Amino acid sequence: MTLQRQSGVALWRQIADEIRGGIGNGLTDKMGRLPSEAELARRFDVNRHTVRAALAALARERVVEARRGQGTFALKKNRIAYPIGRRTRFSAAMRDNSATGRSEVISSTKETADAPTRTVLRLEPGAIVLRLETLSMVDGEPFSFSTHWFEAGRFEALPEIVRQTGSITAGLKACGVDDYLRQETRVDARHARDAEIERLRLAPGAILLVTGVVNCDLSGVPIQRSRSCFAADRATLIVDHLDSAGS
Amino acid sequence: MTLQRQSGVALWRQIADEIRGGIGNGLTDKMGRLPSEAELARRFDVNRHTVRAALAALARERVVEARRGQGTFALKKNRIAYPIGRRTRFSAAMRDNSATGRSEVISSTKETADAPTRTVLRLEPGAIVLRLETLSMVDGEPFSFSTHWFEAGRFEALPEIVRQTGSITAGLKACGVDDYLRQETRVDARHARDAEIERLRLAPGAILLVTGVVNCDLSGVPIQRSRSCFAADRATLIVDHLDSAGS
DNA sequence: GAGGATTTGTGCGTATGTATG
DNA sequence: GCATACATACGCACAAATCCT
Repeated sequence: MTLQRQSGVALWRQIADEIRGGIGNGLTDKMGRLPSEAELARRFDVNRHTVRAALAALARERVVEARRGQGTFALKKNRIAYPIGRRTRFSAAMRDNSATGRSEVISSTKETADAPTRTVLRLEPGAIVLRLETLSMVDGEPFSFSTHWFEAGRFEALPEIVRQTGSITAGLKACGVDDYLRQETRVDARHARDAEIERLRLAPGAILLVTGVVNCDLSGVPIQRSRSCFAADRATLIVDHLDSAGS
Repeated sequence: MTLQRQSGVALWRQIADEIRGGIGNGLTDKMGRLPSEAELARRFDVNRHTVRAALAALARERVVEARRGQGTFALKKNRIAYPIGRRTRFSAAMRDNSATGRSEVISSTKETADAPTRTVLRLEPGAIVLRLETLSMVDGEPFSFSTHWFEAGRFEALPEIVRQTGSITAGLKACGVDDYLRQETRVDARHARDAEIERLRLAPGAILLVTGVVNCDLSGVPIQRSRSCFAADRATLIVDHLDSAGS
């Protein structure tokens, strides 16, 4: 492992990323204890202060905890497996992780549809859409932040239902959509921006998995566009191709 | 856009990443010209020196080119749409991007299967597997780096065929696998490590999309495990659920 | 319990990198 | 290009908590 100096990324951050990735992957012992600061400094070929800066950053993220005289220990975190399939429903997916899957409504507004939304939902220029922002929690921590777009006229009653039930599926049903299928999912990754760091309570420099989803009713008409952000170190997206085919 | 100070990532690098992502996404004009250094400095709320450091880094990466008295211009690069489905074939996917889809064999070794590989391929402890590392190029640039694992006995002839044809599908066919389906795809994101930065010619601190794939023959027996790394700023993964179901 | 080894926590001085004007 | 302020990284020393013999 050779680190990049003068790359614009501080050594302590590179080391923190390396350690974060190494946890649960052979770096820690059975007790979850990391190698000592001196040992890590030797391995990365840096000063112990630099290792300490990396560990301090990880401690701020609640990834590790230092105990004087004993060592530094990884705090076990459950990595959430988030399935992506034709029939993915957020609530059900979270139950599989023995977590509650409830979406809190952050905001609900109306706006004129932008170009990508118009394309996806097949709307005319100037069309009004309903924009719903939701936050989901797992284990009392923010897990995903989503923005959803719906044609405004048809889904007037949706926000209130989602607010009450915490479920978009329920909201759609109240507006006459008994069932729907996912048409397409796009996956990107990038650094989290300011607003996302705040909402998802992330560390600066955190990586996001960003999914873009199009849902259609059973006759193939697009009814919903969504974009969701997941903290990459908390979630693994899983595409089950057999499940997709099985319905 | 607010930048993160004291995050361990220098402002010039954050700005460089932001500009790289903005190219082909509204930042440049029709001629590929970026906003002036002064304008960028105003937008990011930094000193012009800092913007110049970011542009200098992008020029070293051959992403932009500065022309004295004219401005700074993006050197055109296409973002690759990479489909994920039950029947995804790398070569075909690359043709859809009007690029050649050829996998160069980096190495081919035999090793005892580690735990995840044993689980996926349903092997006994101590089983020997074939490990194949490949690199794919698009527009003369590295696009993805993959590691593939196969049961050793059955796929003895595979590496040589892949070396000649550049296609794993062809290699499998030569070993008696006429057709196969993707069972599962896992998607993660993380910072690129040293070796990956070198192989994919990335900038330090670059983000990777990492996919884990299990392929099965038509009777559902797992035959291949693969892990592929894509530069997140060059690729978008696209799950087409209808395609998945359609075969 | 005593003493030594190990491990984290703290302080200070110095050189270089980063960002500003 | 120059001057200034702060962040990063290093090296050395020592204190405090814990573990083992």
